[in-house]
Amino acid sequence: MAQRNPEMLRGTVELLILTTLRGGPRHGFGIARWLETTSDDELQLEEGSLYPALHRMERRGWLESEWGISDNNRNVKLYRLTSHGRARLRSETEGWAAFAAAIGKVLRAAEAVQELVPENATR
Amino acid sequence: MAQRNPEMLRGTVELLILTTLRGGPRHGFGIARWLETTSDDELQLEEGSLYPALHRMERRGWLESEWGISDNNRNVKLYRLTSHGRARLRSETEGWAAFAAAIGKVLRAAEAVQELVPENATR
DNA sequence: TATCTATACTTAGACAGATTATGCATAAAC
DNA sequence: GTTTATGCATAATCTGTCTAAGTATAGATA
Repeated sequence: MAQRNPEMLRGTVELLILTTLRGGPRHGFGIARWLETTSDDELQLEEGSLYPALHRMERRGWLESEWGISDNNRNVKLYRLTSHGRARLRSETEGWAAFAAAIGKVLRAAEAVQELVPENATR
Repeated sequence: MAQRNPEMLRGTVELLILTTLRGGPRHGFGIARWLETTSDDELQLEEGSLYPALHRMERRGWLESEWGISDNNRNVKLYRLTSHGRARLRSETEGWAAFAAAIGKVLRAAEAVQELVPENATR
C-alpha cells in the first residue's frame, strides 16, 4: 500500500483482498482497481505488495486461482475465496472492528483528558 | 503490539504514543499501561516495540525526555510532546481517520455487493 | 508496420518496524 | 532474603511493504 502512512496497512492488505473477493472471483489487477475506486483513491495497493500477498494467501489455502480471459481479452489469474478464506475473512473483519474500536476509545479518552489538563501542566 | 493480528498495528504505535502524551508527560511503562487499560486490553504494547518507538520519536524531535521519580518512587524517563510532536499528532490523527474511513467504505461496499451476487456465481 | 499506452503478472532487494527473548536494576512485600 | 512488579534497554529474528526491474500482449495510433 502507499498512502499517507505506508506502515499503517500492515496486516490489513489481506483483509482488503479477502473482502474484495466476497463479491466473486477477480484477478489481481482488478482487485487493486476495485479497492482504489471503492476507497476513493485512499487505498493504493502496489503490485509489489499485491502479488506476493495473493501468492502467500493461496499458499495458506485462503484463496485458489485459475487462469482465464478477462472482459478485455487479457490472460488473467482469477482468484476466489476458499471456505478457509471465508472463515479467515470473518475473523479478520472481527479483528479489524475490535482494533478500530480500540483506537477510537484511546483517541476519545485522550481528547477527554486534554480538556481537563491546565495549559501549563507538567504532570 | 500483540493482539489478534500483530501486523495490524504497524504505524499506529506512534499515533497511540503521541495520543497518550496529549494529557501530559508520562514514562514508557505508564504509556503502555494507559493504552492497555483505556483500550480494555485490546491494545498491548510490547516493551520491545515501545522503547525503540520512544527512542526514534525522540530522535525525530516529536518527543523530549527527562529522568524523574514516579509516584511509586521509581526512576523513570518522562516523555513529553514537543510542538513538532503535537503537529505530528494532528497529521497522524487525520491520517488514521482517513484510513479507517477508507477501510469502512470497502467493507460496506463488499457487503452491498454480496447481497446482489447469486449463490453460485463464478463471475 | 511500428510505436505507444494500459493492462497484467512476477520477483529480487532494500528497508522498516514489531516480536521474542534476554539482561539489568530496584522498590516493596513477604 | 526471596519474590513480585516495575522500569529501561537492546540484539536477533521475522514479516511484509516498497521500489524497481523485467516480461508479455491487446488495442490504439501514427
